[in-house]
Amino acid sequence: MNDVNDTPRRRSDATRDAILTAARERFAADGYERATIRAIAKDAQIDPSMVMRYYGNKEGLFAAAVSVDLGLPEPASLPRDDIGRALVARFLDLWEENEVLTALLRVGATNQAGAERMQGIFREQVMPVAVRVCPDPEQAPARAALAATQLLGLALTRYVLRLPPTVALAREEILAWLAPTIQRYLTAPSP
Amino acid sequence: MNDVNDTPRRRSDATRDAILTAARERFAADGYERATIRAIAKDAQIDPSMVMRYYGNKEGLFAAAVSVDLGLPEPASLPRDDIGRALVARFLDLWEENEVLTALLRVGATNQAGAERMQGIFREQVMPVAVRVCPDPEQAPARAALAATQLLGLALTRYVLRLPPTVALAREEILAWLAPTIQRYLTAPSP
DNA sequence: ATCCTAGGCCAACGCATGTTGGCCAACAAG
DNA sequence: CTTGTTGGCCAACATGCGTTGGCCTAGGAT
Repeated sequence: MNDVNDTPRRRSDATRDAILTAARERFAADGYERATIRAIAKDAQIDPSMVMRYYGNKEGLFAAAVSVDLGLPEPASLPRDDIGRALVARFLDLWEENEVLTALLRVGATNQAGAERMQGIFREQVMPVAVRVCPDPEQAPARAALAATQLLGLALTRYVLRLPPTVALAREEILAWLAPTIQRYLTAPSP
Repeated sequence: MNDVNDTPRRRSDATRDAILTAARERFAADGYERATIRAIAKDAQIDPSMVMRYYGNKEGLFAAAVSVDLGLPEPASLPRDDIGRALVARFLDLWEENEVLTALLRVGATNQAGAERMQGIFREQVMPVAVRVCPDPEQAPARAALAATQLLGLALTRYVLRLPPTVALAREEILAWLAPTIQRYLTAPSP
C-alpha cells in the first residue's frame, strides 16, 4: 500500500485543509450542535458529502479539527518565581493565535466527548508541568486544578461569554493580576 | 381582567412547575440545542404542545426556566477582610443548591441569548456589590470582572466540564485557596 | 342542570439535519 | 489510447426537531 515513508501527498489535501479550517471556525463560533456539516461545507466551498468521505462522520470531523499542543514552557528553563507570569502569557497567546481552543471550550461545555478531550489535554499536557513545579508532587493535581479554574475562567468570560469588562482588560492588566494568582496556586505553601 | 391583586392560582400551576423543573434539568444537563421540548415534556409527563401553550416557544421556556437571584451578601454587613471568603462561600452554595446556574452557564457558552443573560446578571447583581467594596469605584468593573473569571472558572471546571481534580477538591480547600484571590482582586491596591 | 372556559392530548406540518449511494469528470499508470 | 482510481457533485433518505390546530373532557360558575 503506502510504502512511502513520508506523508503521501494526496491531490485532495487542499480540500481537506479547507474543511478543517472551516470546521474550526464554525465550532468556535457556534458550538457542536449548531455547527452544521452543511454550513462547514459551504464555507469550504465543497459538497457536504465530501466531509463524510474524508472524516467519516461529524464526530470524526470534530476530532480531526481540534488537536491541541499547548506548548507550555519547560519549568526548568526559567526562574521559579516567573512561572506564573510565563504560564499566563502563554495562555493568552494560545487563545489569541487561533480558534482551536475557543472551539474546544464551546464544545466541551455542551458535549461529553468535548469535555473528555479537555480532560485529556489537562492530564497529558498540564499535569506534567505541575508535577515538575510543585513543591510536593502529591499536591500537583489539586494545584494544577486550581490554576486551571483561573485560566479557563479567564478564557470563558473573555473569549466565549465576552463579558464586556473582561474583554476590556488590557493584556498587561491581566498579566499583572493573574500571574501572582497562578504563582501562588502552584508554588505557595498550602493555606 | 385579573382584578385580584394576589397571584391568581391557576389550576394548571402544578403542570407549569413540572415543566419548569424538567426544563432546568435538561438545560443544565444538555445545553440549549440538545434539550428538546419533547424530552422536557416527557420528563414532566405531559404533551409537548402544552409547553408551547404555556411558554410560547422554546426561547420563552428558557427565559421562564432560568431566573437567578444571586442573593449576594451586603458588603456593609461584614468585616472588610472577610468579603472574599463570604463571596466564595455564597457561590459554592448557589451552584450546589439547584441547577439553574449550571443551565445558564451551559447555555451561555453556545447561545447568544444565554450569554447576554449572564451579562445582565453580572451588570445588575455583581457590579453593585463590587462598587460598594472597591477602594476606587472607577475600578469596580475591572475588579468585578477579575473576580468573575475566577469564580466562573471554578464553576466551569467543577460543574460543567467536571475536571476530576477540580471535582475532588473539598469545600474547605476551595475556600482556603480562592478566598484570598477574590479578596485581592476586589480590595488590594492595583499592582 | 347547563353553559363556558381551561387543561390536556393527538396528529400532523414544514423544515433542517446527518448520512448514503450513485453518477460523472479528471487525472495517472499501462 | 485504454483503464482504473481518485476527487467531486447531485439527489435523496430517514429522523428528529419546533410548532400548529383541532378535538375531547372535566371543572366552576350561573
